[in-house]
Amino acid sequence: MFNESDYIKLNKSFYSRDTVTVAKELLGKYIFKKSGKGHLVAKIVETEAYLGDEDPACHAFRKITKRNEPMFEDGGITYVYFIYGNYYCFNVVTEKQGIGSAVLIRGVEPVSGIQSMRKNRGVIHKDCDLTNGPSKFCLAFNIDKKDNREYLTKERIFISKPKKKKSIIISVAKRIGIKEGADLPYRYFMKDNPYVTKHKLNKEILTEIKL
DNA sequence: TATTCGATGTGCT
DNA sequence: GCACATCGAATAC
Repeated sequence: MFNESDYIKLNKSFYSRDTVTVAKELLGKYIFKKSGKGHLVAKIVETEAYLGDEDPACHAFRKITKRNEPMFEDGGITYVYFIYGNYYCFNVVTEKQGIGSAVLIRGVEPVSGIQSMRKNRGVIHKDCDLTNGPSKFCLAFNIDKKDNREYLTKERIFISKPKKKKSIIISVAKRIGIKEGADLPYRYFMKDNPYVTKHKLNKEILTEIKL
């Protein structure tokens, strides 16, 4: 049974660190979204790192614009952007102010409020297709541009860690859906978790890390 | 089971 | 004008 008191909210110092470290350590953490209707909770199982001006796939690779501006803020806020005319992607901003970097949440495992997530998603064939993709997660959690530039240290959207620490195995692979920087090993997911994106790149696991 | 393709609209060149 | 950190239906095998 899910109980919020078994979890501790991550603070700003967690996010204001090296992006690759944050991307790995976000796995196994729990993302909360609170609204009048109730709480949505899910375990993060897949992430991607986007590394500022050294990473050609990163929205903040070239320069600061109106869209990517949140990425340049101090870590601990959200960066939500609109993509392919239909969808949103949710990122957690990392590093210190001035470095345009973030972690994309690619896959989560529903924990609480699952009926609301189903309703938000519409037609679903299988349970594990509910949130195994960055825009599927946004649909299930009703995340859109109103959730851009939100403080993860506040009460509306935040991420917590379980009081009981669990050891996990992380698989490292290439990122999905990009052209530039496609060979960089910046995608991380929990080994053998069914809520990770289904993709042929999952067969090309580069390394495994125990965390 | 694997691969292709259309929908959709915003931001950037 | 075109590319895009996607999804899901349609098509091919």
